[in-house]
Amino acid sequence: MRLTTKGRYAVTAMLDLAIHANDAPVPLAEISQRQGISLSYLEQLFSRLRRQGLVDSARGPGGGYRLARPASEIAVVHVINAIDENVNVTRCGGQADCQDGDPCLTHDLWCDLSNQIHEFLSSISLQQLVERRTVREVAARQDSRQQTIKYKAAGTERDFAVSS
Amino acid sequence: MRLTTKGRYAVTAMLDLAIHANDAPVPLAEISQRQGISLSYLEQLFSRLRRQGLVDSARGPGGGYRLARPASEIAVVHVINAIDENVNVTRCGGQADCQDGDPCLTHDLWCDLSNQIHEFLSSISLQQLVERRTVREVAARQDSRQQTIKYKAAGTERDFAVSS
DNA sequence: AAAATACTTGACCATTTTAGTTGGATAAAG
DNA sequence: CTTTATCCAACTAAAATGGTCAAGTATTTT
Repeated sequence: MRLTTKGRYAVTAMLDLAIHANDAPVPLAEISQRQGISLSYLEQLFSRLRRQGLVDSARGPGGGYRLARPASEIAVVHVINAIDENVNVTRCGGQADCQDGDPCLTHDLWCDLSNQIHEFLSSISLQQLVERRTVREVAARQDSRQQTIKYKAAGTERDFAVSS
Repeated sequence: MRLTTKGRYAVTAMLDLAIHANDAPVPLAEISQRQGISLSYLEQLFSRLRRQGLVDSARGPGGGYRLARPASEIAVVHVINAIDENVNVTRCGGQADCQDGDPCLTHDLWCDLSNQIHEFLSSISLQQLVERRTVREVAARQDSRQQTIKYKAAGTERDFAVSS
């Protein structure tokens, strides 16, 4: 099963994009700050997401990334697939040749599980996540924290508790 | 998500045990042959399975392992848990402190997925697997192949196609 | 045109995990 | 007392993970 930090980061970043998709493209530096993901790592991920047609990019000042489709038409599984993590828990990748060219004893079991996971992640769109109360709460917290960091960076004297 | 070869091997070995559980305990050497898993690796796995109370062991000639409970009372998820692979896909292991002590944006999503997987693997017992037609077919093939290997080892002249 | 901003690409790397191996100790059966 | 089998503890090569670093390319603002 390939579902690691990489895939989770990609989904998190795409969700951040969906949340902040109002008008202007979102630069990766902002996502990096809000989500605590290193900028260069995000660049790697978005390179793939763009090649897979999930996001559009805009260069230059004021540039950044945008969702290529409405959030309601992007399922979580699309993001994970784009990032090259397939949701298959079989050893053979579904080839049924796990044991010397023949299926192993538990081949079907892992196939069934893979299908379960795939269906589940297909059934959830970014839009649905955006609408969740818990997601909105976390996003609000992240936005305010980011704001305080901006103030701090600007050299304001006011003391906003940043990470306590 | 921790669901790798280790967990798959453990489930496969336990299923082999369930299939060949008639009277005598099953030695790991047989499972090793049938399932193509190295003996010493199996020993590691069964050490855990025994400590977790899923199997009973008998030493000495004629010894081996037995299921500690009826196959109908052992779910796949028990085996995977015993082997120390937890079916949790969150980064924080469900602690909800994925981002500096607070839940990350996608925390709930991964929790939901973890629950899905857990429920699925809880709903399937070794007994149910034993009764599957495909499993019985694979087991029959493995048994006959093992038989030919035994003949070969005994120095019989007859040529049984072993792995072609 | 210059500077600033942002994306692109590829190489690199430390750490952890995986999937075992090696080597032996212990126990029971014959 | 030898064989068969489990038990146990180190050790390890290779792969994957989760990034960083450096150098460059493209675009827009001023």
